[in-house]
Amino acid sequence: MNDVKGGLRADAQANRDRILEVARETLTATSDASLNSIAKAAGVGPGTLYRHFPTREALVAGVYRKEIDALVALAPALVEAHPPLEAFRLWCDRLAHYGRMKHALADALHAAMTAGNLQEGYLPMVGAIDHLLRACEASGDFQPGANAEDILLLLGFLWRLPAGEVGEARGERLIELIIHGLG
Amino acid sequence: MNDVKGGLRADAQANRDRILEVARETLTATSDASLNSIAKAAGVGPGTLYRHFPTREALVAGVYRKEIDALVALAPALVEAHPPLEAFRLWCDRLAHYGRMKHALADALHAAMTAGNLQEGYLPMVGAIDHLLRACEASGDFQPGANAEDILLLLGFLWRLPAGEVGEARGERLIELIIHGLG
DNA sequence: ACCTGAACACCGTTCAAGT
DNA sequence: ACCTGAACACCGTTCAAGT
Repeated sequence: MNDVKGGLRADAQANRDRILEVARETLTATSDASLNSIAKAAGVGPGTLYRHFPTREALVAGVYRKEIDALVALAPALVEAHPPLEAFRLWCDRLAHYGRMKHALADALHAAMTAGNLQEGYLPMVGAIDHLLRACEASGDFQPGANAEDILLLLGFLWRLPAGEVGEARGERLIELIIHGLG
Repeated sequence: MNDVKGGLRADAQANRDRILEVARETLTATSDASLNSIAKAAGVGPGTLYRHFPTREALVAGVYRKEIDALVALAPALVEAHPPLEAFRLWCDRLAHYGRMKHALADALHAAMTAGNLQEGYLPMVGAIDHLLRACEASGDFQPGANAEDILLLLGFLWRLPAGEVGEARGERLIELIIHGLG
């Protein structure tokens, strides 16, 4: 659905790209900007935006696609380059920091979780966490049996941190608490 | 602001009560019901609802007022009646279960937290948790230094549990994990 | 095959006019 | 002192008409 190389006509593809670009800028500034205003800013009719992204979630997911992919790909890389527990910590830090539309992403992920349908971006995310968890279990840092979906749910607090203090002491304190709980 | 015994005229008080009653029913069924529809269902003009509850948050807080108060009052009672760790567990369970408008309440609490202003209901909530934490520290179940605001933030996952499984194994698993992390 | 943009029903919010 | 309800600007969404 987010195929960049899909069979889209050239103009459609251009519109899609422009919409995503404008959406990123706009939603970063004001995470509850209206879809119509994004369409107008992108120079397309509302119907066009709606065709490409039938729902607000779909638009947010589209914007985040690359960052989510990067985050997912990062997990195995970290495990190879660092001791498992260190890898887990680093991944959590990255999760906490990337982007400023965190709230919108959190909602999208939550919707994907509660909807029960395995929406794009969610399953790989769980997979990434699972990868880290198993590494930490193998090294003996975590007790076996932890569920990746559970941990993603728990890590959701990262997006509810007051705006100013992302990555500050508070987030790290709570990540440490979760790690301690897993040990 | 939520004074029931305040200087409200009789008709105003009656309107207020009816609005809260209708809001509870409506929001329990559909947590994103429009304010106008609530006003209409309560038989008042939109302006009247707006006067009593200038914001959606205010309305949600109004509905939850009593339950929040009960939750806050429960903390010391539990500490007196049970061993501290048990009290903490029971309070978390209660937090997870009460009401079905959890999502709306979560948003209101979150708004209160991020706004930084000590909105009604939030501070007492933190106080209740603090009471439990200190008891658990005194008994040696928890290590000292845990921050009540942090723990409320972490417990926020309870409201993002998929609809069906409140109070199910998953919630308890994660509460246990937090407890273990605090130990 | 894709886009435009008017149109629809609705939203939150305000405010003159009533009692 | 409080309420009503019309009004405003806007929202998400649809769909005929265009190219």
